[in-house]
Amino acid sequence: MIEEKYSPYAIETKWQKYWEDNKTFKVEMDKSKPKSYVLEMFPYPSGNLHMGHVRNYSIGDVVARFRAMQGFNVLHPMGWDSFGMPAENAAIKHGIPPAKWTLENIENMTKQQKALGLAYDWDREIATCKEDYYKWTQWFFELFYEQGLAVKRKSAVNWCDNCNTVLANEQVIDGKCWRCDNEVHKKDLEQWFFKITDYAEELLDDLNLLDGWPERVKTMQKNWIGRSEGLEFSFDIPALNEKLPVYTTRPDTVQGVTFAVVPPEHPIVEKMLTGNPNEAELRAFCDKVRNTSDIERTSSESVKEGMYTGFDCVHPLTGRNVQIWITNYVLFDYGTGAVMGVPTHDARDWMFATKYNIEKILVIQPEGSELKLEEMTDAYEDDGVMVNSGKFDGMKNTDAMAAIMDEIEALGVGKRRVNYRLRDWLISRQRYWGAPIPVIYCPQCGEVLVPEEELPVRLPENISFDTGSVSPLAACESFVNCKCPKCGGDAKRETDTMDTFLCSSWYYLRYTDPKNTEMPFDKDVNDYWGPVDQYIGGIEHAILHLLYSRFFLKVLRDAGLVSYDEPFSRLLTQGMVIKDGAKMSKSLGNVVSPEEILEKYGADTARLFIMFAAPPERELEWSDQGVEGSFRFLNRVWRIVHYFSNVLDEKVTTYNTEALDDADKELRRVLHSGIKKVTDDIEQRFNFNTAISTMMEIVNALYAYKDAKKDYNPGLVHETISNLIKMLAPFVPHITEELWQGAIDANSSIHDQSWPSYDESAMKVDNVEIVLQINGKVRGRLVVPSEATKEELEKIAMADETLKASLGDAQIMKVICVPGRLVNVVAK
RNA sequence: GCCGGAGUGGCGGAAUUGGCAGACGCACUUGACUCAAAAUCAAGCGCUUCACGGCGUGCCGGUUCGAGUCCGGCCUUCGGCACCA
Repeated sequence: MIEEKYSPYAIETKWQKYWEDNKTFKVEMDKSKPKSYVLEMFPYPSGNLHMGHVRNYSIGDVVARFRAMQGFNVLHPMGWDSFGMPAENAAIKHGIPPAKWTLENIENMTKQQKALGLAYDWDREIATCKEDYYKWTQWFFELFYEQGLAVKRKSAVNWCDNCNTVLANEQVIDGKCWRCDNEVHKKDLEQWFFKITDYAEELLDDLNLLDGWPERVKTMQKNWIGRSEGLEFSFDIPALNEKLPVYTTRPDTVQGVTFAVVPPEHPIVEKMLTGNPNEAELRAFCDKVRNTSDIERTSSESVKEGMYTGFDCVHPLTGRNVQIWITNYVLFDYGTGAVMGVPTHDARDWMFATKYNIEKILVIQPEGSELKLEEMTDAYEDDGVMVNSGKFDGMKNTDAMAAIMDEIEALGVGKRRVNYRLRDWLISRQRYWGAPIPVIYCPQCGEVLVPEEELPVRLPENISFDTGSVSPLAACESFVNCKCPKCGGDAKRETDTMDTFLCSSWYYLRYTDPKNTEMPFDKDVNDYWGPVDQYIGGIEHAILHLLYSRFFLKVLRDAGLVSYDEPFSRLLTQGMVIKDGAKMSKSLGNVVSPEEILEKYGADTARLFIMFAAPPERELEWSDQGVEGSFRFLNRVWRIVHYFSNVLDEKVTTYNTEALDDADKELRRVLHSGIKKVTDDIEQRFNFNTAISTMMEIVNALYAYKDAKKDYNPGLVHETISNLIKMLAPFVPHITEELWQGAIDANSSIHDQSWPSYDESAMKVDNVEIVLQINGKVRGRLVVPSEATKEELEKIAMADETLKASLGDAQIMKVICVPGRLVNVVAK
């Protein structure tokens, strides 16, 4: 029995409880079944779900439920990325302990997630801030340490004054902090790094394995890793008896070198400054450069400035004297930290040389024209023919590259080299709410790892956040002071915590075996579930999270913990939810909260609208009227099932396909071609919006069938409605469960049903309307047998009176027949 | 500057292999039901024309019997990277 009126609230609460009580979505490893791991990026427990979350989880839920109906053993878990700054800020502002704040938010958001009717195995829920999770985060740190991939290193790091902590390169966006938008500056500190650069090559190459990733994301990672091939070679500095190594991607231009440049940070600078007649001036210049902000310093628009050091070096090929300048436009931490200057063939060097009147030598001439140095206003950076380059003259510059590199290698002054833009991952954070780095500093033994059996290093509670510039942990003496695990003497703990991106780099592995107390996960279990077959999340993680996770997994693979190369086989990057053309934000006042929509229409309507309004990768413009439309559709489904419920009550589930009238055949055709379309749309293209529109067409066909006759075919009605409900089930799980148990089968859950299959023969029609064209323009339509061959088509078409009339006296050149589609007569 | 997307009605969007452009929905119009409204059901709905027809997928050109789709050249816009030598 189903009620006459659709009441979402009652239905949704009822079935959510039913699923929870029956553990409908609990899964276990089962090697006899094919697995599918569907994962949405786990949220930060900020307090409330927003529409972006709802979209994310709705997409994942449709995929997970669809795969389950297809017979896969589906792992679909949820958890919390629950370390991080906001909890700490809440503590500072409102005096609420971060753990309390976080756990309360998790509780509230879990309630909101459950109201959406998501098919999660809640028994696998994890939270990165809990001891049984961060114990293993620390365990991984120690693994990386033992592999030589976690190292403490002094360097100029990015510092955010507002967050009072260092940041990884990936967390600096346009020179600003990714979280608070505050301008970042450099600070010399000793910090922990993960050597992601050791994996640069593989991280780049393996992007080729990721066929199921958007091109956009792969390109972003490729650009970020930034591989370049070139030549590293050295200039001798006779006065210092030192060498100055430089790196270039344009070895063809080396004969045009007229100066060399170093940044103030370069170690050679100190040697050139001490006792230099211009020492004071040079030092003042270095300080000035060091004090300009990073944004200014690395902007391509900023003016190139420099000072001649008074030192010269010797060009290894020409023997020419080359002046060494200190400048503001060279990056110390890329390549060798020093660069050769070729004014004629590099735009930056041109500006610099022009400003300081440094000599320019042209070594490449464009083919077909001749450049004259005195007429040039800019560097010539394109290809051409070598000149002023001795034995290389006349060669194409592209050929000269290899030849010159060979020459330099033969002379022993340099060699070919690959450089990456990618920098090592700075993982230390001067914050409290994170996983403590499990290291102890002993005056006797130095840097010592906390022994595995003593993990986790627990975060102390009852901590003061009013500590000024020192991090709360550093100010907590009971935490800092400890005994050395090696010698037992007094020692001090590392007080930095780990970047939360480290916690989230392995959470997808923990879901496969979340209760394991011996290991982060069992290898056999993880190898069954992994890798994630379908990952779904926002584009904002294109580099950060997705790059770190890939790196993490490769290290774990090399340590023998997993047997696959990439963590996420397929990735879907969902678009943003916007309203009135802009991202929903409090300041714009265009926020629609999931709670108000759920209250007014229910979860099914919210999910349906989100899946219908736009393809998943695109932006989704929120429309109140669109939501109304989705609600209307669900009511329409409800009413038509209710209308046919007495027919369904006959429980006739078969029918004779040979004894169907036209109305039956049409309904059957719409159903079966619909099943095919919906299946393909979900499975192959993730076109959920068109899948839904196809189901709308099936509903429209049911309404047409209702009015087309009186003596309904009960088997066909049953087939159509039961399959329609099944296909709708992944999108709108509550209403379909109610309709299923109320009208089809009271003794089973719709979410245990198999995905419908279709019958090709049902999709066939006897007659089909084709188009008659003359010279590609539509001139008429014709109903023909759908089986008609090209020859038959032509015969039928040429006999058509309207076509004959339209053709008149024109001479027929050619007739093109496409069965089932058209006949095109080419005539003059 | 380099790399990668996108551009189709009033709006969200569809067209999967080159074959009827605009599926499905929203908005709108009309009709039925109603005292009335809402809801529902039915019909219409690219532009232009009284009509026949003509025009139409950012722009220009090409290939083809036929182009939203393929090719060449642009324009606009969004995103990423960018003093990485």
